[in-house]
Amino acid sequence: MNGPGESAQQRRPVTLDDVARAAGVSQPTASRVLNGSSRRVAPSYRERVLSAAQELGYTPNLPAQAMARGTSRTIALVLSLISDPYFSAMAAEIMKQAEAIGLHVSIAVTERQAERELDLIRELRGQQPRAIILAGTGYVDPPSSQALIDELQRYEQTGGRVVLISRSDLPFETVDFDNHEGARQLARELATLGYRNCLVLGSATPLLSMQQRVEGFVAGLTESGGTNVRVQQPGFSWAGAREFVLGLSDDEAAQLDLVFAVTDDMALGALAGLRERGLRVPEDIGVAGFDDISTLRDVVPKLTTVHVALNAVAQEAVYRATTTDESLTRRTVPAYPVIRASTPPLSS
Amino acid sequence: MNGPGESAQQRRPVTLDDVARAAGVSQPTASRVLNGSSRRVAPSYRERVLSAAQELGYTPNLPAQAMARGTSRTIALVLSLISDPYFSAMAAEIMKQAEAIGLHVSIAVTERQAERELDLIRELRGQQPRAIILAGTGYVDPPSSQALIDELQRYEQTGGRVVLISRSDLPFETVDFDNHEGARQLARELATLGYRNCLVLGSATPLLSMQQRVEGFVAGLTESGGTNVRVQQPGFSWAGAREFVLGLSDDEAAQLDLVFAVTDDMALGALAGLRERGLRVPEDIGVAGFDDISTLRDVVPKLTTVHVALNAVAQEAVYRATTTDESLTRRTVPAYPVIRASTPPLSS
DNA sequence: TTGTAGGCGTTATCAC
DNA sequence: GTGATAACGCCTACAA
Repeated sequence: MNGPGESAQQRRPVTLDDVARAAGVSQPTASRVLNGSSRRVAPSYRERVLSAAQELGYTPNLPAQAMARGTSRTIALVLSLISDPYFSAMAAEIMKQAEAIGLHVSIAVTERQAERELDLIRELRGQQPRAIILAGTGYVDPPSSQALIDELQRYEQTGGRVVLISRSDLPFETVDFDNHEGARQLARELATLGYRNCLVLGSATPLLSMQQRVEGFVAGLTESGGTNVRVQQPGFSWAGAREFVLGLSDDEAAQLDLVFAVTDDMALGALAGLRERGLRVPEDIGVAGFDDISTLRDVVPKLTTVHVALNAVAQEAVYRATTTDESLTRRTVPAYPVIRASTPPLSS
Repeated sequence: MNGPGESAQQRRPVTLDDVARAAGVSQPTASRVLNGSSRRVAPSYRERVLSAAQELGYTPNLPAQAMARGTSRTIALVLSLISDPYFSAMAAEIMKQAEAIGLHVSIAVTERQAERELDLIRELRGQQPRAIILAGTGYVDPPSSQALIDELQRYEQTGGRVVLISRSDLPFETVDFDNHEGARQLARELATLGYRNCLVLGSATPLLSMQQRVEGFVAGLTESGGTNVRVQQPGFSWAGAREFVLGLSDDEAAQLDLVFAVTDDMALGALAGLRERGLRVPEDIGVAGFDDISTLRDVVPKLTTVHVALNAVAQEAVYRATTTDESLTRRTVPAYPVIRASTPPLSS
């Protein structure tokens, strides 16, 4: 299988030089037809270069190109967790958008450790990406984030773009969805349906966007007339929500007619916990979340939530990552409630 | 905010040269202390270089390093779909493993278009990654895949590693899970529980691993004594499975006591379809899948499936992607059935 | 339109 | 131990 074919035992990748030599032209000429912009090369040369490249299986060495050009065709994406359906959906959309304009995506994951973020970004900066997109981290208290800001600003000063998604804690280009308004509208609709005694599950991790959701929900409920709202901050996860719900006293649980969690993930955890303690959803208690992740389609009852147009967010983010229009600095994508079976109208 | 600070309006990234100059040493010396391997540099110099790098915020230019060294610290990962929970879990594990040994991961997605695979790989090759990992594509008929093989072999000849996950259609290093055996064991356990009349939902897309699951399941059922098995090939998706189930006649549906789908995703689609036509799961009919994706935890009833140790697969894959031990060429990670509430013992 | 020369940031080779 | 010097593959002037 590895016999001494015509070019079998080759060791070195095919370079532009090889192509040029094979085509009998100079390196810049080959470069112009294969990778160049203004393609004014004689058709005969052009032809020869093309077929030589084809023959040899030439692929441009991207690192070399990046170095020579001073800029790469890579976008660096920083996520907190890729296995989370919310973030994987986000990543998918961003990759789709990036690919549509010929950009690669390099992904790095913080695993929800805020302190890793800085190291990660420094590493990524070394890749000389065209832009760095930070999605879905972002803490409420901006203490040690000064180092992060410095790092990102340094990156921007060298011509890189920084785009934040769903975190308004740093002074950079930001694409947000309207956490506050989405949660507020949800609360109003739920109030209309008759929900009065609500448990709001926020996040023990002080994330800004989650705080906005809590505030929006409480605001919406308050506007809709007097209600009992109790805000709690369990661990920011499925397990955290579940455990919190399991820890409620029977009295407390009995008085509730709704649990709103700041993410669908947590809402599902709450749902699981409620069921474990014998409560039926939605007959005994309603549940609502936020994000409208796709895996909700398999959950019974269908979960009421707030839908976010992730594709619009991704498109905006990539657009901002690749354009240099200084006029835009922030864009908020709408989020709107979707009432489903987990919160039917309350008859009582 | 952008005042004329000490180094505010800088335009060019900090290079090794800058660090060397600031430290008063030569470029090679700076290189040795910051990135080099054999670190025999005088402590005093070492100190100065380190603090200069710190001061200036130096980060090595990875493309430049890659070019100089002839090899990068990147692994390229090709997936068919990142938003799928199965693949995002896989990606997460691979990234974790890669990161543990200081490697970056660059992800590309075929969006399930087989023909894109070749272009994608050629592009990726240009990034000069240390290895290319292909996960979860792989068709049964290997017709046009010759071009793919050529491309990958060319890449290997230049020192790159190629690792396949869950596809045995190409002559490269492969990490597989035991699709056949996992499905076979599942079938045997279900037969023991009393299931006799089974609908098997394979994949209209001719994927090798899915075919193996079908064959394994049928084999297990056959071994367990005479049963009625009907194999069908709906579209390879949640929607495909759902639609197929909805298309069954009432007679056909009534005769079944089990639906096995080759992926959890499809099993959930079937579950949705069964419910839409008024069947209760598991009272009227059992459902089983394959993969044990994490989102199953929120599905009621809990789904019987075949568990795959993704972390073991990922670890193997990354190991093979970074080692050059020629002796190993294939490894099969076990897969084992997990019986849950969706397939209770049949009393009848 | 085409070729020559120089440079991108880093590492490797080799004298000192 | 340390510092010149020559690569790595490509691109962008510039000159022909």
